[in-house]
Amino acid sequence: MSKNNLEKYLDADNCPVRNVLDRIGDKWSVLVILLLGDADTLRFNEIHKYIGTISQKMLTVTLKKLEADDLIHREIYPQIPPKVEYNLTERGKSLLPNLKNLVSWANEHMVEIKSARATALTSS
Amino acid sequence: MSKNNLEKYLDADNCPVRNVLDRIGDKWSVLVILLLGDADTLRFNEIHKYIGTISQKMLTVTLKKLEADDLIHREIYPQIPPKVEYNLTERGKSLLPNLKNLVSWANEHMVEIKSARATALTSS
DNA sequence: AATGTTAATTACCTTAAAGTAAGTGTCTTA
DNA sequence: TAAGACACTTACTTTAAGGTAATTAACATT
Repeated sequence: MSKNNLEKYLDADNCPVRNVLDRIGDKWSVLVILLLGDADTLRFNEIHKYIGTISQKMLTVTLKKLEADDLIHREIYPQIPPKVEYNLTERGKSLLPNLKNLVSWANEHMVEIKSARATALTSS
Repeated sequence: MSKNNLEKYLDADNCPVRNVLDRIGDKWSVLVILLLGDADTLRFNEIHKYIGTISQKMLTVTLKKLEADDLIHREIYPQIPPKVEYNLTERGKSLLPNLKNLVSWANEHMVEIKSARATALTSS
């Protein structure tokens, strides 16, 4: 193994993994993407109700970040009361399989991981 | 789309996605896993040197969490000065392809995402 | 006798993420 | 005329993550 071989992961702030994980590693982004992946199109309050535990503020923040990365599209209908719909962009859709794989992995391993964590706790 | 269809993502603190992302979404875990995936076995100070910008404290914390989840294995050699080696467990290895897919996606999309972010900034 | 080695730990501080609760605008309906 | 709908925004507070720098144990080397 050469150090060269590893530098692709370590390009400081230019590191692609970090650039993606910095956005997706937050508390809500992945949930919103998966939700829109399943639901196709949802309004602000629909997302809010589905996730239940997210605050309005955090939903706004999360949606804005995802929109800034062009992972979701925001469609405003000029009517009152306002109507705003969100759906995944092509880029968002291209990320979806990766996330779903992670979800599958999580589903397959969660029970074991939880018991590993419990063991780690008791033996410390 | 039924609400039922989405509840699998929203099981509060029992949600597998959140359980995994809570650990992997931190600043260093993925980097360490990728590193060990490439390097097979590394000592504490080797990881420290490769990542360069990680503090000793955060490396300890990160390794402990990964060990608690049984994603990495910690081998202590009873000698002085101490020697401790880390490598991926089978579970850690099973996670690796998912992470590498994410890395690939990130590599393919980072340039576009960066320009999307720039556009989002100027138009706000 | 002093210094170096390795893998940590500890106390302390800063920053960033997330949560709370209230308010905003504009129209519709009761 | 008051309340309600919707998609936010704002000010403020709390919590968690991460960083800094000094210290430790136990022996080996100079």
